[in-house]
Amino acid sequence: MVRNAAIDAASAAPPARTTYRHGDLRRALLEAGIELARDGGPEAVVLREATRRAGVVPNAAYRHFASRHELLLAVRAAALSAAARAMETQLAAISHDQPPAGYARAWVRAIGVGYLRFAQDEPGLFRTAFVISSDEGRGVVGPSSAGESGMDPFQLIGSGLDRLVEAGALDPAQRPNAEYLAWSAVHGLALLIIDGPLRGADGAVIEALTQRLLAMVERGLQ
Amino acid sequence: MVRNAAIDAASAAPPARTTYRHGDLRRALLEAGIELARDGGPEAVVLREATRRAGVVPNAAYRHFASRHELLLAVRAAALSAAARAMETQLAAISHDQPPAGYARAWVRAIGVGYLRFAQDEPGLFRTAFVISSDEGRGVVGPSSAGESGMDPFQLIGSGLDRLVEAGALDPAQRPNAEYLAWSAVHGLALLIIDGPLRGADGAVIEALTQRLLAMVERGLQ
DNA sequence: TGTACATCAGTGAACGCGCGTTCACTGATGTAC
DNA sequence: TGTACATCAGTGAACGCGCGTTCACTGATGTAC
Repeated sequence: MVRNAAIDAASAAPPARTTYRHGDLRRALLEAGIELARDGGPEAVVLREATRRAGVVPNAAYRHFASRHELLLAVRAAALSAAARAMETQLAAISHDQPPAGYARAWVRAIGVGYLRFAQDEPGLFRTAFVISSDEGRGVVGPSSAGESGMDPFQLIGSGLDRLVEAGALDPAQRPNAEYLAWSAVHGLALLIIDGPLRGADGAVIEALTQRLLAMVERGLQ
Repeated sequence: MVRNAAIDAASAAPPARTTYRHGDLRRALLEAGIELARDGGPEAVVLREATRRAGVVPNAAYRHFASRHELLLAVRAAALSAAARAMETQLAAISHDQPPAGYARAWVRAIGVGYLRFAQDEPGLFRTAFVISSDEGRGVVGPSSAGESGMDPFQLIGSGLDRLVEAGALDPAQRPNAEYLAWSAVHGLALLIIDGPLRGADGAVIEALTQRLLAMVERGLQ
């Protein structure tokens, strides 16, 4: 995969820089990193490949990132932000013509649907944002991980649950830490779909499971 | 991590083979692989390191495994089997003195508890068994992934749901594919605990979330 | 308005690392006669 | 019961790979006078 990427970068888009200075190498490296994560997840974010794509010598990256890990954290923030925006897109489609409780429930459902859609549409970025296993993902991600609303994915989930409480659709006693329960369900299904036994399953089956899972959470939180 | 492992293997346990033949190199490599997975997850299953630990030259592994990937699949089967056994251990503790519906519910809960305990006790093996991302995990795992009961983890979950239906505690109409819903919830929580925001969280908090999550599934499946 | 100069972004070359895998080999084992 | 021999498990050496990172450098830029 990395090798192909290198070939693509060399043959398809030789950056053709005319100036000695690059102009905006930091941004170029970040964008290359995002592209690598999109195609291969966090472990595909390789410093040398990012510089290749930016049309620059490998060590030039060190003017902008202290290490490969710092580049990865920047990519991760971008991936989280993309996830948040995918969720916000679903929120935007909710009808306002309904009672508060129904609206709050629709809100929470939209969050879940957005999360699952993002996982399916961008599995590499999804894994980069959330499935940081081993020690790669440690470290502070920074404020750039939010969406348009200023909230990151986790905050969006929490915000939905707050709405349920306000609308009287969730017992306040059940509220604390409930985001972890909702998140668990949706996160688990996302992984079964992109990396697990549901990989390659029929779209209709996945859609049905999505709806059943969200119903389960809605009922189950009580 | 790999380097430390190499040092350990060299200093602590120089295999001290006296015979020219190893005796049971396949088993030794598999066990070394399991140990590597235990410490570092699937990506830590490195052929050369396994041979080092077995006290054998790197290419000797090719007498027993066609490639690194084949060794990994064998380790993965062992990890799945270990997960199944952890779940079966919880099953063994269920009281038989209760009505069928209660028993079936206890069965399903035990499965969930076993799954989550295994994830926490053996995160490396858990990730090797289930979180095979990228393409590493593709391939047939084989029959050795079962526990004492002859069922692998997925089959154990399904079996629990069947019991719920038989005991009248779950609408048969809700049964098809319900294992994916239950599994999603429990799998997601496991990952939040070992790799996500709940990493390092207080034991009591995790125990409480486990119970709430299982209750959510029980209620939510309807 | 023109020139000297400091800054610092990107270069060029190299390092050491560990990996998976291939090759031709050697020598212990156990079976056939 | 003893010997010749085929088998095949493990050896020794080497390959090419791509990675992250360090070093001393060069030369475009823009600011101070």
